[in-house]
Amino acid sequence: MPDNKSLKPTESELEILQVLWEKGNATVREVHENLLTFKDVGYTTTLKLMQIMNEKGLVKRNDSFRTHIYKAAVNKEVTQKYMLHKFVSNLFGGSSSQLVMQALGDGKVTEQELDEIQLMIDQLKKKD
Amino acid sequence: MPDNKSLKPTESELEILQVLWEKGNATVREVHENLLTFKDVGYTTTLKLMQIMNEKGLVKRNDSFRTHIYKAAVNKEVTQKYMLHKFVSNLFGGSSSQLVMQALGDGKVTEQELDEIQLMIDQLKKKD
DNA sequence: CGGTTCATACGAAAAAAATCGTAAATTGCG
DNA sequence: CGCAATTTACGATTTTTTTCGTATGAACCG
Repeated sequence: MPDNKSLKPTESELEILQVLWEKGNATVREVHENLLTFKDVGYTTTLKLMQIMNEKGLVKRNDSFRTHIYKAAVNKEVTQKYMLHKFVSNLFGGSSSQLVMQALGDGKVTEQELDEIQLMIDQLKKKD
Repeated sequence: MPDNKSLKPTESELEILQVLWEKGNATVREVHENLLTFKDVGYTTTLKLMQIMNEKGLVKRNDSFRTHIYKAAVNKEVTQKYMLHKFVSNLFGGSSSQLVMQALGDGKVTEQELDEIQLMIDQLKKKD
């Protein structure tokens, strides 16, 4: 039971979490540079956001050094699962398979990925 | 090209859209009763929301009668696809297959649904 | 008719999220 | 040292979203 109860990152917070999940550790500037690649936002905005996230417990920071080092305090898979659940009930009336069908129909899934998915399906079927 | 350009329903708006997608047509009261089954909110709140959605073009209404009749003005699948795309990039770094794997892992998918999904995968594979 | 109920309109407030300016502190450097 | 650059803290503002109170009028009922 590594994780928490009442997380609910906002959209901006999720963007930051994604960077942290990828990098592991990062400074505000690193995160900010990353955000800049796809959105337009000021440095202090990112800073403030990360400070708030720290208060909320979404991230942890090491402030031994002048330049603080941040990392995610919430588990990636757990968060994804949680958000996914909300998303599915919000948009697909709770039907995960509907969502899966939609997602697959996107045409953005490679052959190899399809194989992986199929593998997973096989395993799930065995379980019954 | 039946659908629009810049839709972006909020969370509350999505809840309403879901009801409308399901019912086809509905009055404010009907929608509101439905919302009441899972959240606590005042009638005029729902009304106002639906009025705003009407202005935004998310719903259409027939006000020939005293009690207006609403229906969704945005296509369900199109909206789902749009939101899904945002969701995937926001939470799964753009990888649909990652999302699919997560969703399948939920254990909430029935055997029959798994079959349908597999069928879809087979078809997708043929296409290449 | 007169009163009660039910509907919409409308404005405004409250709550939540996002943005940014400015100040103060530290560091690095010429 | 003294200046420029970088960083955090903090408060305030702006924007977006949600919520609801009140007014107004139609419909219904006895």
